[in-house]
Amino acid sequence: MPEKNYLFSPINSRRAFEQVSMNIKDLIFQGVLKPGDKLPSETHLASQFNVGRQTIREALRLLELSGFIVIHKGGAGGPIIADTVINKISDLFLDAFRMRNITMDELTVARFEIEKVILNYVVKNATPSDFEALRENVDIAKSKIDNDLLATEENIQFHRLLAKASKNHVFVITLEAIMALVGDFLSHIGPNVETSGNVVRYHAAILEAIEEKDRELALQLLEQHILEVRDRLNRLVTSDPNP
Amino acid sequence: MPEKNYLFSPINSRRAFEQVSMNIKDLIFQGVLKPGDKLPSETHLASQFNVGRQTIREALRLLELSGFIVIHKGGAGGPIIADTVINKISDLFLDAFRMRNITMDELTVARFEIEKVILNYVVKNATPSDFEALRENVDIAKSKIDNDLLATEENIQFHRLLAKASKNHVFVITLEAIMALVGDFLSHIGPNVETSGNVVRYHAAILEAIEEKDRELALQLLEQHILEVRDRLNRLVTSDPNP
DNA sequence: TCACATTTGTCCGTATGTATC
DNA sequence: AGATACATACGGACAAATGTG
Repeated sequence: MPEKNYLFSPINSRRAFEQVSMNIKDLIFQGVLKPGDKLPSETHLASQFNVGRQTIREALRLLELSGFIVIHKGGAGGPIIADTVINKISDLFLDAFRMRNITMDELTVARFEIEKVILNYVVKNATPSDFEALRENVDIAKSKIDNDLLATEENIQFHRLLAKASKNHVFVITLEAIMALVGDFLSHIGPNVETSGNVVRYHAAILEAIEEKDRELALQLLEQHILEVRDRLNRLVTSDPNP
Repeated sequence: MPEKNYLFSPINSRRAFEQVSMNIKDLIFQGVLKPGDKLPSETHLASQFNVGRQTIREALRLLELSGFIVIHKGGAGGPIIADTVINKISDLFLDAFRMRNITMDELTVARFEIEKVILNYVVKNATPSDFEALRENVDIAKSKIDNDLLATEENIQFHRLLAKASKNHVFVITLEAIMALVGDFLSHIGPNVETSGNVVRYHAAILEAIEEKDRELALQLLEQHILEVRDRLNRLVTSDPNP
């Protein structure tokens, strides 16, 4: 039986799941809910907000895609407060790039310029733990190459770690999206151990230059490195009949 | 015992609404679906994908929040393909600010560095039509100021036009998201005609320097301009009582 | 190892509000 | 103004996943 719970129709034209989502988001902003905290189950949330489970689910979709919660299935599962908004921004950047049909040349130019900027801030702001992470990355990549294994994942991670060491989240987000695209292109090439090892050597040299605060050398090595990657990618693109 | 495997994510754990969302997104990337196109209604989508309406609704929530579709209620309503991903990026940027993951200083630094890079490419790549658009923008802004009107929209548009004139979509998208955020912050300050006019004068000077290919002067003016805006925004943030 | 309870994932039926024709 | 088409929302039901006893 249809029941109207209130005498006056609400001024609020916003949808119910949006209100629920905003409500929970505000609790996070206010610090009432912190990363790691467990939210009630969908059925409990439904009864507490006095809405149906479908409404709760759609609200959770928004929070999940925005990076405010992660959801685990099963017995002790449920929604858990997270703090991955920045990662979701990178995901959306990637979508925007794909939507605009970015060309390989645009991507390389942008990547080159942004990494140059990042490098300057790395020289200024990098902490010992940053160097440690970069060193570990290079070491793992080296050992993989020595065992005739590809180090593609580590090689992309190297640039992410560089961005992190710049201590600027905007750079991190931007480069994360760019490197995702680069990785996407690279996965279409058959990457071989030889070029992968070449990349690792460049990374090792760049790291060394940074540690010695030799900004000019680091920039020069980065330029050579990125241009080599561009040439490889260009050979792929030129064999692609797309306009 | 529970085996936590963080290296590989299970293939079959992808949820149905995610598959539907990805499916539609791919159609957009491939150009099969273009902005303005109308998607079938929820019930039709449900039968075409052979899933329930709830699954379709959650998929639409993802696409909506990502900026790929807008949804209209009522008779001739339904989901319509859109292209507002960039706006959603700046929305998430705002969330990241509220989570205190990104500071105003980081944003200003990133904006400054990226615009400096952009300016170099503008000097190299700008076409006469770019100069025309920039000139028109400044003229409109000037006339507004002369009539004691705010030129906020034009002043933000100026930077978008600059990015466009660099002929690199990656720069365009990145700066677009950042400027949307800057505009959002500026709207919270009481913008007055005086500062707005000051901004217009800077833009006019920058444009003149670019047209005369005076890269150094343009960069110098841009730096002064952005630092002034930063100071205004900083006064907003420091007066914000949030913890 | 084997149930068992909990929770998410999904489907269906139904009702309501709303915008268009 | 009425009919139609659509999103929005509720409730019930069952399957699948997952941790616990």
